[in-house]
Amino acid sequence: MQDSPVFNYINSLSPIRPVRSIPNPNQFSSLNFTSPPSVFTSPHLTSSHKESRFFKTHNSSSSDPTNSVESQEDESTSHEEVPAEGEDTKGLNIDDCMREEASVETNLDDSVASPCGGDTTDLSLVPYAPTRGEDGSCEDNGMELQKMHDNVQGKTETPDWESLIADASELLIFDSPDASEAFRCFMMQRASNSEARFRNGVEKQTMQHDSNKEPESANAIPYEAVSLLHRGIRRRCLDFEMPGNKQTSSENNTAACESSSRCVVPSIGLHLNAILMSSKDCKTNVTQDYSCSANIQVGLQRSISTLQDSLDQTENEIREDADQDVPVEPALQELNLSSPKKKRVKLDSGEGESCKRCNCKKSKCLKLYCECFAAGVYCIEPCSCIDCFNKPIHEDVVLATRKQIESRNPLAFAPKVIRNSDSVQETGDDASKTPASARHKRGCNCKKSNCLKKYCECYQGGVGCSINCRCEGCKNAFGRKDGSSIDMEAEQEEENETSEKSRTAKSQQNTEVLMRKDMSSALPTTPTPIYRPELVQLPFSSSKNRMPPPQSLLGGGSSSGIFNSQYLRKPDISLSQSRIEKSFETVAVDGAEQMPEILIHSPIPNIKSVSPNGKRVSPPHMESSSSGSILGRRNGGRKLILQSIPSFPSLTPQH
DNA sequence: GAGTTTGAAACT
DNA sequence: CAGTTTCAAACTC
Repeated sequence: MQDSPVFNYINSLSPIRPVRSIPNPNQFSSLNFTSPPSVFTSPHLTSSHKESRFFKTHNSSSSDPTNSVESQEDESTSHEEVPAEGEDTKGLNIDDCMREEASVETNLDDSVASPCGGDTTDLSLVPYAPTRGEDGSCEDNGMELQKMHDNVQGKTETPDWESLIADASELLIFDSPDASEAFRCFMMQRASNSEARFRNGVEKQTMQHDSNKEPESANAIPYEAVSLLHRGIRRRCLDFEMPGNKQTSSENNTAACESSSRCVVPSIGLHLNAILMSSKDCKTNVTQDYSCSANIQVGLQRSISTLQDSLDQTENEIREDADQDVPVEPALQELNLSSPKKKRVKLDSGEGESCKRCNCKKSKCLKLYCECFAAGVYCIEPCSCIDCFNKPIHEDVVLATRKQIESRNPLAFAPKVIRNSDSVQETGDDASKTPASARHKRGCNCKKSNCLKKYCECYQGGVGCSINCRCEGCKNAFGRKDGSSIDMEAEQEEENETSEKSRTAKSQQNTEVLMRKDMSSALPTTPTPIYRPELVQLPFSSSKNRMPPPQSLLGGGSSSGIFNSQYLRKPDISLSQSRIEKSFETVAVDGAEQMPEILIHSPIPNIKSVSPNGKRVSPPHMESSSSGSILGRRNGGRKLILQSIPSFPSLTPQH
């Protein structure tokens, strides 16, 4: 019967269609209020939800929201319809309000969904997605939604993910003291987006909740309100991702970090620095810096606040250790009396070469030209810089600049000199003399200094040149590029002979230090003592040694290296005593982490020139001991791993 | 302390 | 990626 022409004809005349499209406005509100919760929670349905809210009944008629063409048509249609229905002002107002609200919600939805759920391991990298969504205007929502929908679909795979996220968000928010604030956020959202609702009495309910807490709100507020609340919360969560909201973002990052070692807290070094600087206890000084570097590895995985706590804790621990195991030298004590900055000052003045401050005039201390900035620390009084922006006051600028630079070169803030803990040690062996264990990250490019002056970063860092260096006429006392293994003594002699009369005093000093190191012993003077605590912290490093840094375990990068690099750079320091040296090395390596897991994780120097390890791959003189890379040399990985195990425990206490 | 040299960093 | 410029430390006087 249905196939009969008559039926078809009747069918074609059926008023059903018109009825379907006409009622949109009216249905909108009803649908709006009756939309099933599941729609809101399901990521897949998010889009359809959007459309259902936004395009009203179209959702029912066209079940495939993914069709962009259709969506656009719907959009235009809906726009047309709105004015048509304009007669009913009340309805229109509501409709508009709902529309607006819907758009906001959907945006929020997406904003939340993308960053929080799409890639939880990279929260820090997604902070801007939400902003964009929120800025979307009502008119553009159709397109915007479609886009977002696409994005969401592309990003979201798991059905329950949003709900999970929501749960996580709730936990975050409600567990935090900011719950009320989150709710406020929600209220604001409502206020700005749905005045009509307030008029309708919903306001009353929500207002009640404002003073009350979410549990009640959940009960009293209609689903939509609750939904909004959640969105508001989640949104807040997103907001935390934005710079400035460190606390929560760090929490998020924590989760992210836990799931991915790749999570890098950009500029953590600066943060830490700031923390350290602000640290009430002056004792923190350099020692703390190191503790920091150690902590960072672990601490990165926590919120900044948590990190602060851990720092404090570590600080105390270190202090204790230092007091117990390591006699604090007078100089150190002095330092301890002053703030970290002052400490530095003293070092500078006292040690002369050890920790100089910058003297930037044009870079505003926001470029790597600036030693402070490059080291990841703020400039301090002793600096003679002009128009300095590298100060806590300009934290934002500093961080932004830092990010920028890091984006250009992820290793920019990594320690320039990568030290291989092992190397130095093969005491007795020729290997010990070979400086090859440590290498400059990128290698130098000296043309005139013959790598015999501090102009040369390798020399400055107290390491030999490697194949990665493009230096000319390399005579680096710590190891020549050509691989001519250099006995430091011989080298010294050679140098003396050759003459560089001028070079002298300082370089000799360095050489001497080296020799001393090789000889083993003692060591004194240099400011290094400051780091002793570190030794204490990492006992193994001092005693046995060279444990390969727990890097791999620690994972992530931190700019901890920053701290190290600053000190390591100076030959006198870095070269100082074997013991200290070891600790340094360990630290240094740890610091290297910021960079990279590459360095650390890959036992194989596949890392391009950039990789410090890579450099060492084939230092000529190393051949014997090594199979190539230092890492390889380092016991071929296996040993490395074993050694690293012990190191962890030590770090653990630091947290 | 001023001026020069140097090579990394930044820019083109 | 190479060449050039800018920059600040290292060095010299």
